[in-house]
Amino acid sequence: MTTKDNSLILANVQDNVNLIYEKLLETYSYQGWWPFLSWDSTNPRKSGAINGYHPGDYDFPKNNFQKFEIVIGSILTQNTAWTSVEEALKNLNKLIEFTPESLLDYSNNHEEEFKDAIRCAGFVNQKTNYLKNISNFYIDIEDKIPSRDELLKIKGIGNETADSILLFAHKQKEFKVDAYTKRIFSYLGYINEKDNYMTIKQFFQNNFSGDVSMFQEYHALIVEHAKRYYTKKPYGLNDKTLNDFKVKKL
DNA sequence: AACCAGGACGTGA
DNA sequence: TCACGTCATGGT
Repeated sequence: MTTKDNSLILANVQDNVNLIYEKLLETYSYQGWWPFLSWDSTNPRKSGAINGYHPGDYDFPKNNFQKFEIVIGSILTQNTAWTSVEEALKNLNKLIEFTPESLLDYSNNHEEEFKDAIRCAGFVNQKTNYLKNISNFYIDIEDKIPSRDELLKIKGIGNETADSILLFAHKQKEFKVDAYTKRIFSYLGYINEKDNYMTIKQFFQNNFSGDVSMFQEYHALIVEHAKRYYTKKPYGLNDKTLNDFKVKKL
């Protein structure tokens, strides 16, 4: 294969990564992920992703409370359905302010009540510790934006949670990869099923030309799409939406 | 009733 | 590095 042919293929990959974003946005519209905010009963919002909390408005978080809510949610949602996380956040909102100090104070002095509040999100013992860990971290760094490496040193913060926090709480241009991302793009043929997290992350960092807001939107759109066609094996079987973007095998 | 959820960590090969 | 078991709970 000549260099010229190869560069054509690469260009096509870049085009498709951007076109898939457009296709998903056209199909599902803006998702309005994060922060959650639905405890505002005067302004009820749908649970889940479709036409979410503030679709098309990326001017979030508006304050430190919303920022820390995103941090908490990023941990609570680890391997857990988002609807369960919504309940946990609503419960927590009755007990604490969304600040690291308030979370630490309450979880240390009322540990059982704290655990009862987030129990619906599963892994209560682990997540209680993880939430304490990151609270201490945010107290230490004050109002600075954490680096990715700093976040990864915290017990309970892995690759995806770190990118989730950086992308949605701190508006850093870090692509968030999850199991759904891997399923869709390996099915379409752009990545391999066994590729590790950073390989897939770099694929999007290199090929997607969107800004921070579009990084946020792309991830949310991937989740929405995958929930429909990539939750049961064999994955992608009924995915007609992205069928035109499958890599042609030579 | 098994399987999945907007994963991370510890262990052993 | 990488595969695997574990961690908890609720919904389908």
